[in-house]
Amino acid sequence: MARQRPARPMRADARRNYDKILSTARIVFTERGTDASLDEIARRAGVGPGTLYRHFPTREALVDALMQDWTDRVSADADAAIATDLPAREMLSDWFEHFIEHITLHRGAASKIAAAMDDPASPMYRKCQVMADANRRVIDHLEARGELRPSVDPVNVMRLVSGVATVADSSCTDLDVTPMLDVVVDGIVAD
Amino acid sequence: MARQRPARPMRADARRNYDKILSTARIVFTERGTDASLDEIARRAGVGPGTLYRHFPTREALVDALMQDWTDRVSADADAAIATDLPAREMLSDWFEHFIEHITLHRGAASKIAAAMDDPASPMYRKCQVMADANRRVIDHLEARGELRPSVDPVNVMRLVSGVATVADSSCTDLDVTPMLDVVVDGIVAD
DNA sequence: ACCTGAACACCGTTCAAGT
DNA sequence: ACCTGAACACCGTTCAAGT
Repeated sequence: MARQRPARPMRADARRNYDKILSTARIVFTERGTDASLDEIARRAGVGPGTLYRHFPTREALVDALMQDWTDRVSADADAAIATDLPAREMLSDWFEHFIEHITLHRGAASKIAAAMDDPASPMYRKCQVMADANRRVIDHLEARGELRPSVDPVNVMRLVSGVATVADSSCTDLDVTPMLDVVVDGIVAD
Repeated sequence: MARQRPARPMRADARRNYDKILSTARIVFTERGTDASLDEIARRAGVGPGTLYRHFPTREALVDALMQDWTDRVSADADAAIATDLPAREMLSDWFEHFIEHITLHRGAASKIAAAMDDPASPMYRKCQVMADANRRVIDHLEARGELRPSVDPVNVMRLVSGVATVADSSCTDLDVTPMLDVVVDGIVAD
């Protein structure tokens, strides 16, 4: 496995700008979604556009940096769901809803995550894998308990739930995901 | 119900430009997806940007105009699926796959359709309803045959399948939708 | 009634000049 | 090593002038 390189410490002003950009991006993405103007982020962060570009060469790189917090929480949510030892239906519903809640935190994020999941070239790929692993743990656990249909593929479950998130996210109405998730859950658990 | 207004005939040059823009859009959308530059479409159609804008005030209006063909075909596909009288699983799989094939004809279209489905303000709303009706016919038919789980909502099925289409469409790899559809089908048909 | 194309505002991206 | 901000290319949108 490739090791994480030890990330040479940044110069003080660089570090300050980096953090300022990130916190500003969080605000602007919350206001306008992940397709908000990068120019506006730079302006409100008080840096030149070139500075933003130096730290985050692509929009995805910026989204990726913001995702750091979630992946940890998503991972924790999966383990918490497993720990409850609830029946399969309840466990899956809880897990799926938590997952969707996280990846729809900023408008437009869900579709970017769904796309990055199958794109190793994406800056977000690694974090998608962390989330996919979290999902796999839940599925594997229920699989071991014999409560799932044969040949349920965790990766496809992940894609399907991401699809639900994307639909809910891009809908202008505040869509309730529960009915859609119920169908997915019914399609996964054994009769 | 609101009547279709009888659409006064266009001036000859307007008609010609309208058609030329549409056929060019079809080509450009095929090449670059539904987020392609409108400027390029106007240029290649040999009209000024203002002309494109006059006929199609928004990108969605242009996509909507291109969708005309599909909605008919999608509707026909639904009735054809019903006519086969296959078992529920096969009928649903066939119908879903045909539906997805159509709405992913141009990259980016699936997500626009999924979004328009719950947005009466969208120019594409009516055509989405035609497709939703087609889906409802299939579901209702199987419902009447007693082969579905109780309380399967056609609208949610539609959203779910659109979600699958969106995921497949935005994935850079040529994703096979069958495994995801299998889960959905299992979640719909009675045990 | 419809078209043209210049004009404008906005945005992502690059890069030479600075510290 | 990092930042700045001007410059560029591109795009959607508008509108005055033309037929």
